[in-house]
Amino acid sequence: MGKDDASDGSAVNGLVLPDALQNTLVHLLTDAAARIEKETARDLDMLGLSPRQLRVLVTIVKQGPASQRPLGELLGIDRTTMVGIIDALEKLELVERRRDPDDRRAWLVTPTERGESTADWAIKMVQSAEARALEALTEHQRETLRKLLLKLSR
Amino acid sequence: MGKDDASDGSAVNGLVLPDALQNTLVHLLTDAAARIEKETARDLDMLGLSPRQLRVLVTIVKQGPASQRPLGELLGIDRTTMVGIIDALEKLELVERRRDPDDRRAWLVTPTERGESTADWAIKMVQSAEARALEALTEHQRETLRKLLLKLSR
DNA sequence: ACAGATGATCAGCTTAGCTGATCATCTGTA
DNA sequence: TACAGATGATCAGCTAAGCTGATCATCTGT
Repeated sequence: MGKDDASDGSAVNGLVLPDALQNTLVHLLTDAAARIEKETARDLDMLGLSPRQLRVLVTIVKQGPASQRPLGELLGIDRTTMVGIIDALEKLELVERRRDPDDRRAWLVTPTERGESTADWAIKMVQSAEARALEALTEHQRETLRKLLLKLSR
Repeated sequence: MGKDDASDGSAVNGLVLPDALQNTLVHLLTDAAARIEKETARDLDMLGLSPRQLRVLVTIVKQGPASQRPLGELLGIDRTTMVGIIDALEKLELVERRRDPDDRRAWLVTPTERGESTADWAIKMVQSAEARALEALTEHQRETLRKLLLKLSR
């Protein structure tokens, strides 16, 4: 293989992504993630949810009601940003703000029934989007990929 | 193992990322990418470069001078955004705008000597940041990871 | 009982990126 | 050769996302 040559795919006007970029782990990782996100974009759009909003919804569906600040800390979302996210989820009737009986400053963000079924649906949707994005790999390779990434994240 | 239980690490206020999020490929991929980017952040900051600006610089250093629009198309950067990126690189004396002798509308964005050495330095910097971020894996596992991701990106 | 911490919210700032307009120049067609 | 339409670069101004700092209510420890 040549150094930085134009052997493959995405050439624009004779320009090609140099190996020094194309072969970085960062690039490969973000590129793969972007592919998967693209697969889920249409469905999320249909739900009227951003990936972030979905993450919040799934978390309270799976972990139970929580107040906004710990939720934000867990998911890396600023406290002030969280306000708008919960507003949006509430408007879609996926969650409700209930007063925390033990702390009257706090809200317990609680999933509605619709919120629960939406979360379950979305989880399956994401899984099948991932499966589509990973078609190039065998089942065994997918497992390997997952294991390696999991090992990294500890 | 329990369903979505609090067996491991990053618990915040009793809350844990549910498996349904933590085990998605998207999450693992973006998380790994974020780790690496964090490793490079300080150095990039010292250079006064954003990841994006560095990508532009590396591309013209490795691929030779190019005009802004094709460069943008290659890297997924809007034509109007590219103006500011080149402005910034020019101010740092890493690139120069030279008139394209064959098309007097266009600039040939050309690396300076400092631009070339900066790009080379940055490439090594990114590689060592990646190495650090991948310490948890053996050399063989890193190669496997890279191969799997490369296969995905075709 | 009170000082200081904490949860939620809001106004307003910053930033990244984009749309649409403008000007210069190029290219294909007649 | 002339001219219509395409293309490169740039700018002003818009939008959306996220954050800072302030405010208010409430909690907690002493």
